[in-house]
Amino acid sequence: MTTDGRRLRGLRSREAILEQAVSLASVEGLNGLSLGRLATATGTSKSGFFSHWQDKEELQLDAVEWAVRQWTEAVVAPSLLAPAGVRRLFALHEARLRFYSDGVLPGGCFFFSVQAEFDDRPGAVRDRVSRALRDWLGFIRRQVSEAMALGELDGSVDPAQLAYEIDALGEMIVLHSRLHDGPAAFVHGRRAVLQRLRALCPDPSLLPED
Amino acid sequence: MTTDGRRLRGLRSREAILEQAVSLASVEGLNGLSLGRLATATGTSKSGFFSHWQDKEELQLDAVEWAVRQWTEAVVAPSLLAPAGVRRLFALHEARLRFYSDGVLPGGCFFFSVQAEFDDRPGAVRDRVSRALRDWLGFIRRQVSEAMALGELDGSVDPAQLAYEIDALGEMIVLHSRLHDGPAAFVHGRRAVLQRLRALCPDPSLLPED
DNA sequence: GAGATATACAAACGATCGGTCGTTAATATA
DNA sequence: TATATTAACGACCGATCGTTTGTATATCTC
Repeated sequence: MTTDGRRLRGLRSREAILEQAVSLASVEGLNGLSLGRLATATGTSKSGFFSHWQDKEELQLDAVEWAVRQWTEAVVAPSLLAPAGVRRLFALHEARLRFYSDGVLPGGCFFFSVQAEFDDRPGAVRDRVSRALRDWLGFIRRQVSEAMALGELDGSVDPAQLAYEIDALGEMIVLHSRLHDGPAAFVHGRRAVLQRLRALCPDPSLLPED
Repeated sequence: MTTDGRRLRGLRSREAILEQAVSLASVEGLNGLSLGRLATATGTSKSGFFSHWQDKEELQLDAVEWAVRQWTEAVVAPSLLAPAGVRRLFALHEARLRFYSDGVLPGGCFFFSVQAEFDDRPGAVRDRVSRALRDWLGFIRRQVSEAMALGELDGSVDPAQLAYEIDALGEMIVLHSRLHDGPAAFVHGRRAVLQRLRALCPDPSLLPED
């Protein structure tokens, strides 16, 4: 027997803790998040964390892992329902916008907070977060290449270049919507990518007009 | 007499402290920055800070002010040397790229770190940083409008929309260059804005080809 | 049922946090 | 020259940081 109530309960609370950690980290970052506050938020004691993780960094690494899974399920997976090509590319962008506007995470985007926090802080967390960004950009880039292969994007497009643009225009919505002009940021972030794709697409009717 | 050695020395050390604070905050944020480490970095005692500022938040606010001045002098002012219109708009973008690639600040961009840190943290610092972002976007928007008035940008352009795109494509260079692909981020960030402007400009010869 | 294992906790650790207090020495004001 | 004022400091405050230790207890293995 490996289905044991004790370990199962451990796994459940482990997941609950990680969910809270990702949620809080989207607001105050993974370092800004303190074990004391995380304990309060989860209704446990902070010493209990050390039954699950060796130290704070291990918890942070697992939180990144959890956030990657969440992002994959909520943003990447839905986009795969759209037909490959330029429509899937825009579906990916819209899934991201929905993730933000739905308020899935109180801070908007876990990766925005954490990457800004760790881009200058060498260590395991930085490496893990860097890999997450590389994988994400790689996925966008592959969708661009596939759209080109399908003849749905101009042949002169540089996939890495366009992937950078799509990511940058999407990511900065988080900051602008919270710090500057609220809903207008979503309009700008959506339209920027949409018009860029339409301009590069031989058959713009594949995409909404606006 | 108001030119007094004592107060002058105070002003000098005040400026030196703020410069260090902005520098450190570009790496670890304005909250991540602790008074103890700032004291070590400046070779002073942390209790000395309270001769200049009432509390940490006042120091943070002055640090933002200092960073705004630095940004204005190093990025905004040089762009004004270029002729108004689309050339000035691109000169502004290039001045920003130079600010990043020259390594003026060890963390790349003070505002990127601090805005990501405070976008979800209500208070005076958030308000001040929000205003800085508003002013910066307003400046870009005015340059767009001026370029349109000069007939150097397509009449269908929405200035706020284009300002968002220019800022987003420039800002994310900081993150990508540090966390992902180094120099390639500069190429992507530069080319994205350049090609966007060229596509909207009736006379692309005003801008470099690549 | 016995013994090992694992979850979770309270209490406490040294370090560091932002901040206070009282003092010293240099300068400004009179 | 006498008197405020000021920059700057060392010592210390309570709170919180991440972490360690020891313990109680529920579950799993045998």
